Amino acid sequence: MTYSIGQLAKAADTGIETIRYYERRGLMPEPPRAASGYRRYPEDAAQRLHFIRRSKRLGFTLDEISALLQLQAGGQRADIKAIAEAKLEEIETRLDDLQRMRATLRDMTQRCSGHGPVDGCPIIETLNDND
Amino acid sequence: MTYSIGQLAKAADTGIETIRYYERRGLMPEPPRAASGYRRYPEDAAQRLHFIRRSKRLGFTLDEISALLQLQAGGQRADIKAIAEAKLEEIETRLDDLQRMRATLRDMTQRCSGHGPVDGCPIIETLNDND
DNA sequence: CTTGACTCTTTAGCCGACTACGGCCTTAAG
DNA sequence: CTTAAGGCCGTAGTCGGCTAAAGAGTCAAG
Repeated sequence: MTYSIGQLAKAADTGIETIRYYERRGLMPEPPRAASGYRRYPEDAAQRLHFIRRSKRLGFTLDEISALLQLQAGGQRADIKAIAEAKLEEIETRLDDLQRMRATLRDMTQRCSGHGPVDGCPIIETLNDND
Repeated sequence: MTYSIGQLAKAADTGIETIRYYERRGLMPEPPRAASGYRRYPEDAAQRLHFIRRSKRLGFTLDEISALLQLQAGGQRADIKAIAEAKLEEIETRLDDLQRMRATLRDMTQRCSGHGPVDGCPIIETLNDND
């Protein structure tokens, strides 16, 4: 059984244009074509596309996913683990940043009554604090 | 005392180009010019620029900062609070997403020994799981 | 006065990951 | 057979927030 590009897109919950884009980027291999020029995807294309989408949801960039795909087709487990650990650290950094932002925003909104004129609003005052 | 654009940039730890960009975007008002055409910023320009930078660090977009600046110059406290609360929610959503990503990445990296061939690597297997 | 740092304007490029458009051809359902 | 839906390609545009480059004029220190 083979997929048309539209069927493949539906199966991976993505768009047709996205698949063609992945092909241009080298993430998806060029599939065989029908006589008409239409792409005919073999079964394992769906698996590969799922891999890409799942990796993306975990925060990997397309370049990183490229690397993962190459390693999947013959590499060392250590290299894969290194990529995943780097991503984990990156995400933890982002989490720290966001938590700091959340703390300030929470503080600001709690201290603001939400009534009256802007003059003296704790949110504005906080934003005006130097650094 | 007035600032040249370079002095103002230094004071707010930002770039000259950034200030000019904010001017084009309408975030910074057009300052008076010297006879030469050089921008001469009054004191309060530094305050305004600090406001913008600080807001940015809290996750506000330039459009949102525009709105905050307008409200600062005459608006209701409720409107300011609404913007801040919306941003807080947005950040909490992002935090939730990132926490889920972190959980999966942690799990993957912990289950991967980091030794041996890719075949059977828990990271790759997780990435291959359907949804 | 010289010279090196600063500033001016306009226009264009960058990052990542798509997304859209136009004009045409092919497939599948009825 | 018809016709709507699907697919082809290449190029260009989107988002946000800068950042760079070119080419010329200006300021300040020594």
